[in-house]
Amino acid sequence: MRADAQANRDRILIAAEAVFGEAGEAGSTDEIARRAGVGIGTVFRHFPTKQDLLEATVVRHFDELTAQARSLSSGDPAAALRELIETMVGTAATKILLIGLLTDPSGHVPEAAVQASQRLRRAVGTLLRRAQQDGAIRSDVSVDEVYLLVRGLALAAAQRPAKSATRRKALDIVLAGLAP
Amino acid sequence: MRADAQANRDRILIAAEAVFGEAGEAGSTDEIARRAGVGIGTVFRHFPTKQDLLEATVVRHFDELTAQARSLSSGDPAAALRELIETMVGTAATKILLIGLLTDPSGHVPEAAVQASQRLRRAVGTLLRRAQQDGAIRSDVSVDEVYLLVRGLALAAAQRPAKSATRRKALDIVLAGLAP
Amino acid sequence: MRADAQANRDRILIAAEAVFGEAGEAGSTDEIARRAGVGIGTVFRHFPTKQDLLEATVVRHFDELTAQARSLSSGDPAAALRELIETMVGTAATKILLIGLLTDPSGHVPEAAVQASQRLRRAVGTLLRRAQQDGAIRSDVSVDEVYLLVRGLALAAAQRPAKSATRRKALDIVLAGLAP
Amino acid sequence: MRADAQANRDRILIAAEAVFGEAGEAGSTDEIARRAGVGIGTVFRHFPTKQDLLEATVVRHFDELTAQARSLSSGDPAAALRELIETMVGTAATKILLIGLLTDPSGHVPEAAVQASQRLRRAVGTLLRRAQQDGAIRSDVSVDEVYLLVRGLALAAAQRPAKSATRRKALDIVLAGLAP
DNA sequence: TATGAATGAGTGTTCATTCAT
DNA sequence: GATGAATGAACACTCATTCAT
Repeated sequence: MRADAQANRDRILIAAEAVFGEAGEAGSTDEIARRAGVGIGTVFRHFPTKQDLLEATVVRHFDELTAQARSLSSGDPAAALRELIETMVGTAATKILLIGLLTDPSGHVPEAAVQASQRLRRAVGTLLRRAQQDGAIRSDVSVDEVYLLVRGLALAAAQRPAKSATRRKALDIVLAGLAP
Repeated sequence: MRADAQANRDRILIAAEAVFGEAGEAGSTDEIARRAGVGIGTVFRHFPTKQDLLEATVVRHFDELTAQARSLSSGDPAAALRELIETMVGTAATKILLIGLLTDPSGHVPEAAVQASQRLRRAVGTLLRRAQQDGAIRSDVSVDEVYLLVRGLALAAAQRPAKSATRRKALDIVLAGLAP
Repeated sequence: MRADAQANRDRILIAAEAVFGEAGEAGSTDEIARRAGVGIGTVFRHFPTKQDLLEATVVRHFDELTAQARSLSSGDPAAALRELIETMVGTAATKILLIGLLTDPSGHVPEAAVQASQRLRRAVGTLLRRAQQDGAIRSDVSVDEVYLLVRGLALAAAQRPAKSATRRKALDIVLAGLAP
Repeated sequence: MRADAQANRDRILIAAEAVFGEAGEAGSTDEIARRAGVGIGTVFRHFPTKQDLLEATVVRHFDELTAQARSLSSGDPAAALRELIETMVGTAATKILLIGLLTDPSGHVPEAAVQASQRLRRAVGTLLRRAQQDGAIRSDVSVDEVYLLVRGLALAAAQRPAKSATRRKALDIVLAGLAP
């Protein structure tokens, strides 16, 4: 029966990513339960609080990005960095949930989310340093700035979809700014 | 009594900017009334709908930025552009409300907000063109990209306050990317 | 200035009759003030309570009917009775307010309304007795029954407009039932 | 839990009939929940809208009358008709809700209510025709008129309780008018 | 373990009534 | 006297959370 439970957990997280992606943290747990095809009680059995569910969803999302970042660790360094950034910025709608991230009512940031964020940050850092050693990126920038810029582009895209030409050009500008 | 009414309107908008700034559009009208020191009915007399209040708050905010942009139309072009962007990105917390902007439930964007946004965009455009003519910014970028980048930086800053050194450096990167 | 006040009072009552006629006692005092072309404060100066306004409106309406009843006191008795009933039943929409009549929240009936109702009842009684003496109406019916039937027809018409043929026929049935 | 839910639904409808009966559609859902002994959320789970609840209440009430009408289809035709009308007119207070019937804000009549009304009308029609074939009622009247008169008597009784002697006599008059 | 009915605090909004001008 | 801005209790409705089945 453990398998069923795990399957439910996954379906709930997938539904949550969709719902939070569309509506931000205003998305309702009822809607999530409906899309996951489970009862509302099941959602709360797995995630005792809406915040818990939000957090788990974000962690899952970050971990997927981290995995992708790691899979890019070979090949042309500059291209790899660009590809990662494009992915992070790309799937706009879903990423609205990044907005709610790290802001629970009390201003407190849940530990698990912090760690997932740091894992992603480290993966980005790895790609960045490789590109710097390759001479494609100027050596005086740190992960901090890159991360800030990427978050910004992702948020801007999530908030209001821009023409893809504009988005590409904006990314070009950032990359040009990162060049030595 | 006209003066009193105007004063109340202003206090409500100021309170709304604070509340929406902290909580996004989830901020409650009751809280706004409390902070403005008026009855809930007064809020609704001035702004018949929460959306109306949100819209007016955003418009007000945009118009302030526009005014500042216009006041920068003399002096060193590149410095002026940088200063404007810094302001737009700067007052972090308050700017969360930009997030809710332009997204009423039906996907419809209120006309007044569109126009305020366009006014700001035009003001940014003016500064941009001046900097381009001055040779400080490459000639192939348009307001679209600049606006997207600025929105991104503002959102990122609003979402999570970064160290000011990081913020400055990120801005440097963007400006470097904009240079010819 | 007494004339102005009186004029305002009248305009308010006229507006109130229209508004209550359309919406029942759910009609709002604001709407009444707007239609009367006066400030809301003026309405409350003349009628300190919504109930007061409702009562005054009803009294006015009843008194108009009473006046008409009295003006019919000559001519064919049966025809006169029929004509009065038709009037009372006729202007359907306006008469919705009869519904709210005599039912203030506490179940208490305001004296003025009671008296206006009794004046009307007496006027109907006069017409009725004349018709009975004329042999057109059976002698064992009293104003009570007639008044109940008329109220019923008026209410039914007010609630949902029936085809005029149906209305006329229903009235015929009642009058036939009243014949000796 | 299905049984509990059904029980709650019934208790809500009973409470609604009482509350709407006393106050018309101005009766509050909170009051209904209180009298039904359930939380306000439960009321809205069963009836997502106040209109839905009002409609269900009216339908229920009509269906009860229809059932009674059908149970009268044997025995003396004229007596059966009279008995039905007495019932419809009788339980005064509860019947105020007939007033709100068929008049939702937009003037639109909910389908279910229309059908319940038509079922009742057909049942009345059946009794009427039987009485006509029996020679107790004149043949030139249709359900329309009877229904209008019954509604009128019910409304008049609901609005203000009349002495039962008066009510009986008024009914006599109507029935006399219906005789050949 | 899963379900979904029940709960009730909280939200946006309306409206009768008051009162400073 | 007239005005209309201000007030806040009341309403319809939502939603995170609990708990009996």
